[in-house]
Amino acid sequence: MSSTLTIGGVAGEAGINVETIRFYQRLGLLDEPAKPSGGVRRYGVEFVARLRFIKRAKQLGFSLAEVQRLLVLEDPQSCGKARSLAAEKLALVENRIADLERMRSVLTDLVARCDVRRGKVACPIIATLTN
Amino acid sequence: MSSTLTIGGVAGEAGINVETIRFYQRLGLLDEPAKPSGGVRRYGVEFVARLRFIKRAKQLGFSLAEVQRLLVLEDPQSCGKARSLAAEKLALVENRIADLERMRSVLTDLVARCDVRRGKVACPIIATLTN
DNA sequence: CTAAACTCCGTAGTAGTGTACGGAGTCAAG
DNA sequence: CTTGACTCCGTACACTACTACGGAGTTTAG
Repeated sequence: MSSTLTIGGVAGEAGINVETIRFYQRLGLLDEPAKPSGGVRRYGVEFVARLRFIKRAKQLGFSLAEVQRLLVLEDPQSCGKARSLAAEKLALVENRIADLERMRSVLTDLVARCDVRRGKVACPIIATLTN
Repeated sequence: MSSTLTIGGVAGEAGINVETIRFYQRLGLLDEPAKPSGGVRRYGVEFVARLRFIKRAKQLGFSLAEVQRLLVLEDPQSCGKARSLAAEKLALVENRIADLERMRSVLTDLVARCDVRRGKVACPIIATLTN
């Protein structure tokens, strides 16, 4: 792995703030390459990939703590462990989908009723939230 | 409106922490009844209703800032605004569901492939994440 | 009337997720 | 070899949504 990028390069590639990368390093989500004494750390492309992974996972609503657990899957000795973590995350994702679908149905309903109420009583959204 | 409840009574009725009510009051989400000099504030049942409103809105994914905007819309003329807030939130929820469904399919696939690989190469989950 | 429980109010702390700042060192182009 | 951009590192600040604490005043059950 040719480690050629500086932290700024990595940040640019991944579309993530330099400070955020340092923050993730402090959290232990990312490791820091050794620093050549009196020099600047260099990063390889796999680092960028990892950042993109974190970014995607976050967009899906995983907390940084959950992302950290996902990243443990990279440990090459533990396929079984990886499998069960993946399964666990899958269950989590499915729960989240179910939650969001409930929310969706309530919101859809609210909006629809709002569209039909014409000339009647108070706003059904407000009414629903109030009752 | 018979204002008979103390803050603790309201909290109990609504299932919300007293400190949280004070917090909401500081945010301006709820108003504080006048304090009879040298006495204790009293709250009416409409206060409980309002707290329930906040609670539901939060369950639908509205932030406190958004809830505040919703609360201003008690005026029946502003149903349109409430509708568009709800519609906006709905769109957000739907995007999120789509994202999670993509994630679900990836995870399902990973777990399935992990179950079949037996005796072959490296763990497919690790391989996929490291790509 | 007393003692426990509760209210009031300000302040402070927590967890999560970053972002900003400042001084010193380092790199890369001209 | 200078200059400007970037890195390093620690610390501080920001924002959301609470939660806790402490001391003084108030209410209420017995």
